[in-house]
Amino acid sequence: MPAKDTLPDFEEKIASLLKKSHLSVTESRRKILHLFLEHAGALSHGDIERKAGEKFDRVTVYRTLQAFVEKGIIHTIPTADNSIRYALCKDDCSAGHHHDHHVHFLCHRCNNTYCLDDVVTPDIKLPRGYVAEQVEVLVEGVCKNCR
Amino acid sequence: MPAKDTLPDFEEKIASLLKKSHLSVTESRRKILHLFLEHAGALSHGDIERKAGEKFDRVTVYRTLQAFVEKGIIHTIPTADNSIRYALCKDDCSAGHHHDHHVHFLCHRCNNTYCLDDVVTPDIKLPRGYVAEQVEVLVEGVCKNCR
DNA sequence: GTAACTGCAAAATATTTGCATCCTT
DNA sequence: AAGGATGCAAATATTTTGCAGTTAC
Repeated sequence: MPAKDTLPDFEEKIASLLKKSHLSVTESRRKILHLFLEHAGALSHGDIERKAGEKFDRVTVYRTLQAFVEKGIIHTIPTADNSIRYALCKDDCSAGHHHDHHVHFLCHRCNNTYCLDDVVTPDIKLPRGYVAEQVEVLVEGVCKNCR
Repeated sequence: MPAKDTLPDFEEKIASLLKKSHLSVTESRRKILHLFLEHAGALSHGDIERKAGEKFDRVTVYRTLQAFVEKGIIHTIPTADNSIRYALCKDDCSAGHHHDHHVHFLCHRCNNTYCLDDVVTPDIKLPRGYVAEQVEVLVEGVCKNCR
């Protein structure tokens, strides 16, 4: 039992998250969730591979992320370049039902993507005939840590 | 000279666009620009390959789209899945300087992406310390043609 | 013990690069 | 004629799939 956890809560939180989602608690899933919990920003597939080191197979990362998205543990964030990024969902995001009503922020300096959970997406007034079901907002600029 | 053009203006517009951007007027570029002009929505790399038929090499499409983006003729639209989509820029988009202040709309029925040029992106009130440089808004729902 | 998960190998896709040839200007 | 653009081949990179062995419950 390596003393790797800075916050002991993490392991509990991780286990309960996985159990709630009916996923078995395995090392790769714990590790990947841990990365999300300690990073506080969104992560791409590549980020995770890099941070996890040689620990897992590339395929495992694909399958793990896919499982997490399906269960509503993480959500994808649209980006202008081709890299999909993933971030933890808030508790009110149940599987399938995504309440992703916050704004995403991409910092040009540190290249991190943050979920601004307190910033609600605005109502958009659309032309006649269009019906909005979901609104995604991605703000680009400089984050509070980079100034 | 095949009578392929529904609107004769297209060919003029295309040639002037390319010349203005210091790109030589070639068949692939004319054809691809034509697709954008007649489609009225955003196109992915795959869309273009499909619509262009066996006409060009896949590599030519990559290079053409890349050139168009660099010259400010088209812009990319962020999506949650992995497919980059491209759409024509308005005239006020000069190379490098992207005035992409409109809202994008993705229809769940027809799967088209539209630039709603008349819908301006709202101001977003960010937490203290964050500086916004650009705001991207992607609305998902049902478009006016699909109801 | 059984179902779920992982790693490996390999297939299928997608993207990039180099170079010889062809087309625009 | 000269530079730029294209097509082909091939190198890379990314994502998916099948299956046998391992692990969680």
